Amino acid sequence: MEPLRTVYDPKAVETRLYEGWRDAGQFKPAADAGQPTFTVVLPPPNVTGRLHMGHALTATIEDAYVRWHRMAGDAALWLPGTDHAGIATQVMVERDLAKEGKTRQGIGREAFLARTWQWKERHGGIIDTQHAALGASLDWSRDRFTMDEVSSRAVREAFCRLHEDGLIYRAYRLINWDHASQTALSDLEVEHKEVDGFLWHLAYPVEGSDERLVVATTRPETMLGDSGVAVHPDDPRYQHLIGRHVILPLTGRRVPIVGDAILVDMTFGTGAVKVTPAHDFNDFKTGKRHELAVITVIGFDGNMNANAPEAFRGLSVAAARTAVVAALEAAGALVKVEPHKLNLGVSQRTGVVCEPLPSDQWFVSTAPLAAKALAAVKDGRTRILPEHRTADYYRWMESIQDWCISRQLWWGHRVPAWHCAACKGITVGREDPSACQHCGSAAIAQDNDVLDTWFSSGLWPLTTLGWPEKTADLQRFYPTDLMETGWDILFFWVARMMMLGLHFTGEVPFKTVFLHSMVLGEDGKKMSKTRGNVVDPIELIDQYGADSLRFYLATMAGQDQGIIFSRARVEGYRNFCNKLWNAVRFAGMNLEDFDAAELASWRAAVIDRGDVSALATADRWILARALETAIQVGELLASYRLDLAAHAIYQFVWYELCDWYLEAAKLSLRGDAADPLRRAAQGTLATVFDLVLRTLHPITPFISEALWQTLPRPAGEGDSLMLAAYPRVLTRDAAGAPLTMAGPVPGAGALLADSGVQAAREDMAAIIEVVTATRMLKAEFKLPPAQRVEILLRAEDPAAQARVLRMQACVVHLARLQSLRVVEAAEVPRESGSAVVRGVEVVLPLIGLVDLAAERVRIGKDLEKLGKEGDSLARKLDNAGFRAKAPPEVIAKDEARLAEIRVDIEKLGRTRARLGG
RNA sequence: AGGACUGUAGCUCAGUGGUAGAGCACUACCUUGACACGGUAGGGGUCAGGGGUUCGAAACCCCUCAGUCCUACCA
Repeated sequence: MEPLRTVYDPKAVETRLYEGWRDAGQFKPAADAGQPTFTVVLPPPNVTGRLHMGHALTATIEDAYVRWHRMAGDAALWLPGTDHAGIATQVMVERDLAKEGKTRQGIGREAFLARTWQWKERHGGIIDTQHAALGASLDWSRDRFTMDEVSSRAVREAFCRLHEDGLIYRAYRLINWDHASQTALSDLEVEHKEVDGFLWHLAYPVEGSDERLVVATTRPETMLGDSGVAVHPDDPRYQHLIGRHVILPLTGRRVPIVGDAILVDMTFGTGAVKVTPAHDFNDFKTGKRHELAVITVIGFDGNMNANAPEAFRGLSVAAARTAVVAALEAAGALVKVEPHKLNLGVSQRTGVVCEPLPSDQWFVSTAPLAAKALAAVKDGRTRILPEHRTADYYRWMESIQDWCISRQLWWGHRVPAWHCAACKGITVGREDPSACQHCGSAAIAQDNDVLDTWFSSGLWPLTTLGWPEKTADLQRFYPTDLMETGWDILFFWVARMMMLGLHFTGEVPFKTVFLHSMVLGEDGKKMSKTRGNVVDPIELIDQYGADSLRFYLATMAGQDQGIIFSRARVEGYRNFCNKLWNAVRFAGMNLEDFDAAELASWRAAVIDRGDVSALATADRWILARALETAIQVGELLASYRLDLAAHAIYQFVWYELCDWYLEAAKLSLRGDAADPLRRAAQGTLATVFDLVLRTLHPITPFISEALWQTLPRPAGEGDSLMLAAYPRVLTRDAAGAPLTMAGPVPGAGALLADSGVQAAREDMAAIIEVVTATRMLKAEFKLPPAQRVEILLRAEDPAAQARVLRMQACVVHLARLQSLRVVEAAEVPRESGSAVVRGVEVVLPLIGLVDLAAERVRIGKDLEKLGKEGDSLARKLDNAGFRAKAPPEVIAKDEARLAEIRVDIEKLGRTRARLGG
């Protein structure tokens, strides 16, 4: 076996291991043997996209859970795939065309689509490689693209079924128009941002009188399309005008004054509202109520159209605004201008201001779908985490609007509907029709629109499993188990999958939704190219290794607020990987004469027989702690606290296993091959690292696999850690204490309960405290760490004294002492430093070295600190309320601590007296 | 306008009723036979502020302040 290098080099193992796993088919779920399944569908990234931190977070969390379940014996399936991303991709290709001076309209639909497919072939797939670099154990044999054949069939089937169910309809309505990408958008794709604007007060002359009705508006240019003015029916200022008309300035149009209590708030502005049904959602509804004309003055190109007076035609909305205001002012119709904050609707994709425009579009009637989706969460069939996000989900589902699903794009699933030139009827079909189903005419043409990208992603858990065919996958893996994604697409995606999944199968698409928050730049702001705060996960993998990044992201999985990226922490986890690497390297160096057969016989004798008598104190202690850590990590994973699971294992590996056990084991390992202590330590090392690497694997798959394969393991174990059994609790006793565990220590319960193990844990705690006290004394008196000194221990209590004798060798070794002696009070030299732990006085004799006065002061400080703690405890224990109401175990703990403090105070007091204080 | 979340060490974050924690950064010492991406010993916090509940509050309740975000819109 080649010796491991002293610095862990991720590049040397990651690709090799990933390809090995993949080529051996280890990412595929195990064959169906009736075992439970665990299914996760990866949120499909844009096909031409690059991995960003959000993807990395998603993949880390999902992979951790998939690997955990796979090791736990479930048939785990994690489904990959990519999204055609309608607008995003089309915009990119159009930009590319523009470089050649071409437009999509110029080259035509067919050529444009061909070009987009080419673009997809050229730029697609990069993100798959990047997911692989992260270690994602996705089943690539089931890869899917939202516009491949299977997906397209699913989309078409879904559209037709919804249409047959009366849940898809076509209507002439006001929609949000993005003039940059020339398409309608759903409400969700419009973001609102607050900007400083103005409130213009415009005077409209009332027909047949000298009166002028003053309206207030933030969009004066739309007055060209006004078809009414609304006032509140109870408003005494205007009541008499209802039913009369105003003459619009600039256009001269005669429009009615209507009374409308819904639109008008008497206290806002002037109390009179101009009504422009074609360009405002509320006005559109008001227009319907009063049968007002819909006069479109803004065209799909974002400019004023032919319905506007000639002077304004062709102007952009902004230019038209300036021109209209100037014209009104010239006409004496501008009464007042005041500053006003308003919210602008902006396209999520292109960033341009969206115009509400009336047009013919396809809609999904959402109310019946939402009712089922709402019920499924209310009755717990699907659980949303963090819990408080459930309220957002409820609120959105309860106030849901119909979903505009048609887009005037070319890249996407074309609406499977045909318009008849003869009878104007619409034919919707699973197969392309050759004639109108209403009149039989052959003069039919397919609808030009494509479907919202989210329509196909909304079907994703179904599509990836082969729906609408009744595939074996669908039957075995649906409903899926976990949907992990960013909370920013709760409505866009999760809600739609819930609605469509329930509608088409009657079952929820997933049982648990786990929502994570956004990864922000190191400056705490949203990552953006313009801000220059973008962190590229691939660069981090290059620099620190995939496991370091994964470990970091795992510890952030619980963050609800926003994850402020910290490179220093990634680096910290890189250091952790290195620590682990070297710890196993150390173990390996000491296991050269301890092969699989030796390990098997050791386990048979120690683990299987449950006989720990041959094990040293430290061996027993670390075995117990490793088991406890594995159990704890399993529980934390089950409760979706991946962050705490990662933390727990980090702490154990570094501060218990490396800091104490490996140091202590060196004492046992000094012996020769025949030495039973050496053998005990070897068996312990092999077993504990086996446990640790299994526990760690879901979070850090590469390094754990690489190291595990270097350790001896009994015959019969597989060759890959990723398929090894996770050390999880299999059975528990009546009180809930673990009995048996999967993995290398089946009888974990008996081992943990063993009295010899319990005693060893007490001893180890004492060893740690005594060693720490002696190190502190050495540092305090500025002795070089290498200087071997004699330490004296004084303990009156026979039990304590016996323990000191038991741990003598270990303490000498760990504290680098020359010797350790148990002495009587009289033997303690006057000139010495001392500390008290657990009723044992630790004395460092310092003849000629110690400044008695200074040492008195130091001990005085210790006494003061102990005194304070003792006083506060004593007060608490004297409090009748505390005695009466606190739980007995808390009282007992405090009493024990107080007794300990009193012994320590007494000892320190005598020490100080000895020093002449 | 409603609503959610957050405020703990210089920075990034744990800690949900029982004496304030980790990583990084900082100070001093150490090339100790796995690891300097390391070791040992340290310094550093009125747990945003105020009130309340409780024997006991960083944690539970109320208010204030600050930050982040979501939803809906007043023309």
